[in-house]
Amino acid sequence: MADTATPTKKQEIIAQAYDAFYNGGFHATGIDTVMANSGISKRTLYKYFPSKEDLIEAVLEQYGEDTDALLFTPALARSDDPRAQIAALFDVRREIMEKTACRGCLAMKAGQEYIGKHAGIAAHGREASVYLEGRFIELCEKAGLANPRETGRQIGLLFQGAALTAQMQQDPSTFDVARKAADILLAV
Amino acid sequence: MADTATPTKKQEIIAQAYDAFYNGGFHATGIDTVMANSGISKRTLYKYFPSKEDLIEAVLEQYGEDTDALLFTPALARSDDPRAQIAALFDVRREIMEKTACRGCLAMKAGQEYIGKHAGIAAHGREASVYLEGRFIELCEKAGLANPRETGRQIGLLFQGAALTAQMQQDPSTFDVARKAADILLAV
DNA sequence: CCATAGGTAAACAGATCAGTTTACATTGTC
DNA sequence: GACAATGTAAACTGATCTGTTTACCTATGG
Repeated sequence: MADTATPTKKQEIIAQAYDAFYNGGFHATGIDTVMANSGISKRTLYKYFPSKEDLIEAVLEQYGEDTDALLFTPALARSDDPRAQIAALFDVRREIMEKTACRGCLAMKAGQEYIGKHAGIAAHGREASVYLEGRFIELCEKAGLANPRETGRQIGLLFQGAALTAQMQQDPSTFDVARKAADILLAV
Repeated sequence: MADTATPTKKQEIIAQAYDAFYNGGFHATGIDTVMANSGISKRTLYKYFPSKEDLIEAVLEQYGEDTDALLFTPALARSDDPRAQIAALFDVRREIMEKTACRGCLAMKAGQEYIGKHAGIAAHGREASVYLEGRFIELCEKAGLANPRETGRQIGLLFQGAALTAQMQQDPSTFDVARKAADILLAV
């Protein structure tokens, strides 16, 4: 009846694979590991996803939706002022890291692992990067900046650098440092 | 006689592994691939490096030295002014990308792949991140900035974000965007 | 000329990988 | 109760992985 009430088997598989790949990496995590203690048999998995790469792409699409739901939507809801919304993106990103541990951006991790190997997966990394910049550019436009395209890209670089560095150094305060830099760029 | 004249077999192995891991990733690249068309037998390889992880650590140490020789040394040589040196780091990084193709930071790539799996390798990623920030902080101190520690970290985030984004989007001009942002942060 | 050191080449072991197949259990429907 | 759909469980294939071992080659030095 309801069509989003109970999770589809397909969604269940994606959710399990999501965690497994996030924690273990893509190449390093086998299909067997994805299924371990998850109540999903290999036959069912391959029914929905003909190959590991297909599964990875589905996971990355889910990740994109999650990023909207967990990062952009809550951050933009915190204020109506685009400058404050930009700052909120750094804050929410920090909170996500503090809640869900060390992990960086899954799509870019995938992009790095599959660059030159699997076009579809690598494209997800590129698109995630472009999408993030686009959101910042959009906010810079709303803020009425002189050069929203450049400033938006710059803030995007800060954000991506912060996500990577925070993960490497296991230090969520990195996002605060980045937010202050974004404030300076917005003030010019 | 000379002790750096002819490359040691050990150095030869590292150089071959360096390229193989850079192009293929760590988990995805097998020992067999490292040796393919390289004139190095498996027996010799395992004589010098008892495990793949040992080899990876040696490669990362070499990568650190290369980064000094190919990035920091030439960039710092371009000027005596610390602000200009910071700008030069972005320029040289762009030139490196244009010369040697798409590749991002090997140490952080390794850190991402081995986080929670191999402490020694993961530590190289963390150290590379900290080292980079340290170099920028040092230059910010020389430039007489009010808060060199914070500004140095911020510029480090820009640099790391630019390296990742430039790789993802295959766009070397990303480093120019980052350099302009660094200029703004330095002018405050 | 021979011994030793250091190398290549390649077979091999055991684990694990992606993906297929066979067999069986469960469930809802007619 | 029969049937079809959907699932689990697990054996299996063939490739590939890390790492070991056996056998042979080649240079150098006494």
